[in-house]
Amino acid sequence: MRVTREKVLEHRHAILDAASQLFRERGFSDVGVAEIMQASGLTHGAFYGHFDSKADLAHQACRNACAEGLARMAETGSLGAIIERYLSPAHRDNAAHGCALSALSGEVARQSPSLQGDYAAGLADFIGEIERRLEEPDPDARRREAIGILSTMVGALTMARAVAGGDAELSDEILAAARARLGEDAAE
Amino acid sequence: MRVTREKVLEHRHAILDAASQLFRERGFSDVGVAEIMQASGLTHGAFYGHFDSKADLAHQACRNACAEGLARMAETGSLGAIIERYLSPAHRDNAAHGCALSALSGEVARQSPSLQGDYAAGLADFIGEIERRLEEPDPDARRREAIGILSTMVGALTMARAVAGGDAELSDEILAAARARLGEDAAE
DNA sequence: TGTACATCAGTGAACGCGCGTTCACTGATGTAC
DNA sequence: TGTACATCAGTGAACGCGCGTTCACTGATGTAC
Repeated sequence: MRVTREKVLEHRHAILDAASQLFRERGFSDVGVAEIMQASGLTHGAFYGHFDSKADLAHQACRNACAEGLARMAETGSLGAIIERYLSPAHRDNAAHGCALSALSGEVARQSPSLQGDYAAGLADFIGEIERRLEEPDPDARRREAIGILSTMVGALTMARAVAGGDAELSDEILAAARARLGEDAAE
Repeated sequence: MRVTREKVLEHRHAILDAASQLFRERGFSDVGVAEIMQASGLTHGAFYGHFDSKADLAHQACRNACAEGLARMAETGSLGAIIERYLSPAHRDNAAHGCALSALSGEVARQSPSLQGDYAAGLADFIGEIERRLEEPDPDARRREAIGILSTMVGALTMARAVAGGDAELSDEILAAARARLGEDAAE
């Protein structure tokens, strides 16, 4: 059943959004094409009219999720506010709508170079966004500081998520410790 | 063909070691039982004589890999030396024999609670090992500092691995920036 | 504007494939005498 | 110590299942007149 051109675009966006969320929540290899299509309100057969392959979708979903996270970060004011939100229990418990850098980090290393390139570009944008909020005058030192801050944010969130089901107290403690540590940077 | 009791133990260790390495290198879901058994020099059918299921193996391999990493850390002297090795390109490029906390972090969140418990225990041990090397007198502040340092280590290594195939220069830069940032803590 | 037809997005059955897991069988090991 | 037999670790074919992907078909859309 043919649909309007408008609907085609809507469907494409629905697939991309569903994939972007499911991939962040459960990873590339644990989410199937059929499940993504069902979440999009379509049947699996329609998938290949929109994307070349699952890898192609992963590639585009990664870009999508990175851009979304960057926009959210850009509209948040201070570095302190960014850190507080990033390292909140709410963000830990909602990977589907959270930062792609953390959610996909582990798996990206095993994906195609083009996807790794997208991830790297997204990561560079994040670094830039943090840098812009630092007062360190030396550009090299400022960039190093931004990378260090992002490393702490991603590491803490990833570990907090990993132990959330096994030791909830430790999970909260990791977030709190990282917030405390980064408070110094944010208060510059 | 029955084998000696000694051989049985050898085989069990071979499976556990192969799994521990392959899981760290490629993750739980991208490595199959057949591949692990082949790497162990056995056929897939023998697997269930040693382990209840793939999940059971994952659980034990995680413990194994965590303990191995902890031992390596314990025998390394200063915090500075630990950090230098952890954030080296060599460690980034050899996940199979590297730290399980980084290699498995992304996937652990989606595994069984018992595996998450093991991971949490391993993580707690790592935190303790770092804490022991800090000079901060206040116990709470010392623990927070240790968690912050570990977060930075894990985050930087994970991101460096994620972009290694897409932007090698950025990958090196991330490791260098994290080393520089943690140098202050290590020089305490 | 209305009609006739070509286009093509979506459907759902089917494909080959590799997965985790099971099982009848083999033959060397361990044990009882 | 030597023999006879029970045990059981490992083998490899087979299982059902879900995966990514393909394709003949459907029927509403878009277009040409």
